[in-house]
Amino acid sequence: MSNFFLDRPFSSSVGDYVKAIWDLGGTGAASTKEVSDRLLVSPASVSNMFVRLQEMGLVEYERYRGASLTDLGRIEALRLVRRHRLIETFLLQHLGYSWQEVHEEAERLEHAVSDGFTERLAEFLGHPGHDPHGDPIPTAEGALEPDDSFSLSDAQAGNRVRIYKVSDEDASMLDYLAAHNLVPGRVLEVREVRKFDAVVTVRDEDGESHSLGESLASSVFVRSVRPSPV
Amino acid sequence: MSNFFLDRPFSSSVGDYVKAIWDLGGTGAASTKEVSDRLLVSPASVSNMFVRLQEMGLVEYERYRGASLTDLGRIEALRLVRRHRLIETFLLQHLGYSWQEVHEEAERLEHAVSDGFTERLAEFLGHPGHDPHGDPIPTAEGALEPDDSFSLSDAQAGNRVRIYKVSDEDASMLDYLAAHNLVPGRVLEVREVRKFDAVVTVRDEDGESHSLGESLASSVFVRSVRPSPV
DNA sequence: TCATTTTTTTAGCCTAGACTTATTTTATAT
DNA sequence: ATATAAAATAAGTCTAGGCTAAAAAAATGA
Repeated sequence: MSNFFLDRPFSSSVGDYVKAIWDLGGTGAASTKEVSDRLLVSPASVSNMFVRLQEMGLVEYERYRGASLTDLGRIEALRLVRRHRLIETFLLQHLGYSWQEVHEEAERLEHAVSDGFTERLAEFLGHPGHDPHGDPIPTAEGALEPDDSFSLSDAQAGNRVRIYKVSDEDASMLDYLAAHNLVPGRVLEVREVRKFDAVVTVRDEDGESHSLGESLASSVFVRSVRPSPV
Repeated sequence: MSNFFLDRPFSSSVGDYVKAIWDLGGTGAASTKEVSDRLLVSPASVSNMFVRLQEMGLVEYERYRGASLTDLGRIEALRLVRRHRLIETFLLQHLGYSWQEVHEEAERLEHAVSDGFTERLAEFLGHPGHDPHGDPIPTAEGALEPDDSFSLSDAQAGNRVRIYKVSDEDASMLDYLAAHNLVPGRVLEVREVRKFDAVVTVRDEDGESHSLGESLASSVFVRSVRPSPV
């Protein structure tokens, strides 16, 4: 006699947990500690929430063994990721936000907007496939482009690669990379990947050389440029 | 030794109460019942919240006598009203929202955005002075244009008036008025204000006649057009 | 003025989602 | 194999913000 689906939307806390599990969780289950560290809440709070997430059908959870998303949980996570990346795109491209500022604002907004807003915003933005630092935007149906990029630290000298995305972990790195035009889409020639100090030297399309230390190089994700598209 | 001001931002519940008191409260204090009806919460919850709002310095409250905003409360209310009206403007003008949909979305968003977002959005929109249905947008400093408009129901036959705003209480009325181009800025000649059934007949700038029944006429707010701006 | 109705408050309870402290389980390193 | 360290859970507490039911105050109208 009732609301089987279309029930209640999930709270923003629940969303935060689901998203955290999602982007930790490529490999199996997310542990209490990992989620606790990421969300800056106590491990006890995470244990507690894992039980509730399971009751909501969002994760499978076994004590002492961590939680992994169900199909429903994955769908919910991708909905939030879609929102987040579309909102970031809007803030950066149309409101003049810097990399520094954008993450926090998007984090709050993604819990407040409706699906209707999200789709109208996508329309407004021209249905972008990637956000400004290269991360793919899931479709409204929950499909996510597979990501086969690898870090510049793992590239081979002599290869030609195209920047696929730059990590958004550290905003000041993003600013540095943007200032030197090391942005998604750029093609680079890898000149040297030095064993000793992990410095990677590349040459860009304009002939500019860049030497990137370990942390910077590992923030740039690339894909091989296919030999020749004849 | 501490955070005297700049403490914590107010919760969205607190914001809802403050805003409710604000737009009830032209005349003195808002009663428990009025707020309860508007926010769809029990009177007991309102009583309870009035005490807390007073502790936060947002209202003055005396038992059985209602709550009225302090200066701080008024500032907070105007901040939210500014956000709300800017967001509505964006949704209507850039995302293609209809009058029907816009209010609910803006209501949720106004609690999620930062001051920084608000000002960037104002910039994006070209610092509008009024939202699309004519309500004035408070400045970032909290100044609100005085509103000396009156309802078309109270107009005198023979006068020329300019539409200042249309009430946003009923979205379908808004759609009707918009479809007939009875929007803020239009100049009307009042032909007849009928005693018996309160029907108001006007002629617009294009010579079109409109007869508006009581509820429609009382949703249209106008100001006299000064005789001649020589 | 006094009885009745309306409004408001009080008291007690509930839920989500945090927290801390103590205990238990699992993992690690001798 | 066992001692220790790390991680997870259990138990109990807290706050915000709701709720209901009952009591008290104010307003209304005969």
